[in-house]
Amino acid sequence: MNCNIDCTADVLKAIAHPTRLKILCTLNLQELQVQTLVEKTGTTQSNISQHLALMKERKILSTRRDANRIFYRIRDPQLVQLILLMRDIYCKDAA
Amino acid sequence: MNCNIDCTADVLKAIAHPTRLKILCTLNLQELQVQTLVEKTGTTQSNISQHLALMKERKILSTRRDANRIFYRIRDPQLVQLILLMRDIYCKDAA
DNA sequence: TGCGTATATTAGTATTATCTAATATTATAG
DNA sequence: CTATAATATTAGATAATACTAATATACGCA
Repeated sequence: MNCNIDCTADVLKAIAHPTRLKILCTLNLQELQVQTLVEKTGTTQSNISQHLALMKERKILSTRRDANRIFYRIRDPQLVQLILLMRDIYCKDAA
Repeated sequence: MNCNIDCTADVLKAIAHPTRLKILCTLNLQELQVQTLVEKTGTTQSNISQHLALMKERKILSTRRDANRIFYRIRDPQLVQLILLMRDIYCKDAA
């Protein structure tokens, strides 16, 4: 079966991190500026910025500039559904 | 939104690796013994065994013993569908 | 122009993951 | 019981990731 192994592994790796998952679940369908994500995730601005850059490179996120603020959003709305489905299958019990 | 962050990240991390993805796509709906997976993936027995153990710990795979052979299979058939969907969204172009 | 706010980048260190090679375990056959 | 085949485990080296702290860039406004 053709699974496009390397490309698919790369995308999965890009979302397989607690902070990045939290960003994705926080964004969901809305767009948010970096500062909001910093507050909601409780980590540093530098750290968030690096995670955002990583996901943008892999086309998971896209951006829009408004003055000196940058708004991030999830490119494909299906992504959060996939994550939630994965959670439902494997993380039923966990709080 | 409750995404069960840590648990979900852990499962995603467990599948976000080229060799492990290859194992999953090779297994799909059938069960296979370790030796077969070694041949199909082209890596060492030790390496495969370690990857299999990791995915078994996280309840992604389960096993059945038959004499001195151990057969692995994917616990939840939906998993491969999720992987293929991820591939379709993000890896259309790649070979 | 110069300042403040928002975001990005860089460098260095610490942590975690991965692989290889060697060895251990489990089971069957003779 | 010993030999062999299948699988698992361990230890150690290397590589990849992640975080922190400091600095840089971009923009708007007085």
